[in-house]
Amino acid sequence: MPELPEVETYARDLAGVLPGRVLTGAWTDWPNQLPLNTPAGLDAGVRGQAVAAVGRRGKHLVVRLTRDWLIIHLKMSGRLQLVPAASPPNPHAHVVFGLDGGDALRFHDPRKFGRVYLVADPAVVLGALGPEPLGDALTLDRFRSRLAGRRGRLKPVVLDQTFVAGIGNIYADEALWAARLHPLRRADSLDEAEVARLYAAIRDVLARGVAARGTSFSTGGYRDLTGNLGEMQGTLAVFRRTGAPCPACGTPIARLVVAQRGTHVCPACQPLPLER
DNA sequence: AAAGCACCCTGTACGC
DNA sequence: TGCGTACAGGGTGCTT
Repeated sequence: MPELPEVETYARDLAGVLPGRVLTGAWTDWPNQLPLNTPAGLDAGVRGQAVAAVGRRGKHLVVRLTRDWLIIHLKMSGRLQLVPAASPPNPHAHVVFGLDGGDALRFHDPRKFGRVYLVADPAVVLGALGPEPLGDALTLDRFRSRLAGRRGRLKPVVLDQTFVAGIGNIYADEALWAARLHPLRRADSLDEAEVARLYAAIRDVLARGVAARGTSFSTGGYRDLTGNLGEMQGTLAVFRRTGAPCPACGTPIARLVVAQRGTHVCPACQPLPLER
């Protein structure tokens, strides 16, 4: 579930409390969530290492330890929870890190799609990611040149983590609506103004998501470290608003499937011109 | 290159 | 209430 804004919220909150803390070990009951480590290797590997810094790259939470890097991807149903070690057990916490001082960092993930990596070189996990959409390095010029080489449909390109890192299904739909671009447009069919609109819309939507501390749907969805909801769901224009009026023109929002993902558009604001 | 599909897993919402 | 079905905020790997 978590996309860039949700992971950024975890990273900022953890950056305020984890640096300097020492990991006392790691426990897991689902080794498939550790593609590069054994449970015993993770436990022994983290033990005694202090947290040097906490950040984010794309949708990955990146924890720099004294010697290694702890990288977590929450995929569809992952959440992080910082709790006292004596808290009641959580049956969906499949990886748990102990912290000196008695707290635990829990990786709660009912669907078990999420992944935890302990690596000496973060590029092993992060090396293929595209640029950060909110970073200074992604200028309009660079965005335009990256887009120019793509012949596929717009939405799959926007979701491609090697194109730009961190955009997921919610923010893709919201950005395409804000840019007034249909998700099935060919990526190389955009004119100058449309490219500029998409660039600005991606950055604006993600920045608003971060400011809102993420998007939380009713049950089972994203919660922050201490269980609080994000605020972005109240201002979504199209995502999961099928049939509801477009905030810009009142036309009912339509749902279609693009690249096997539910996709939401305003049929009036995001027309699909004839192509090919 | 790009698109389609199976797969990794479980929980929730909704129609009947 | 119970049951069946669709759907889910992600990503990889394989085949056309």
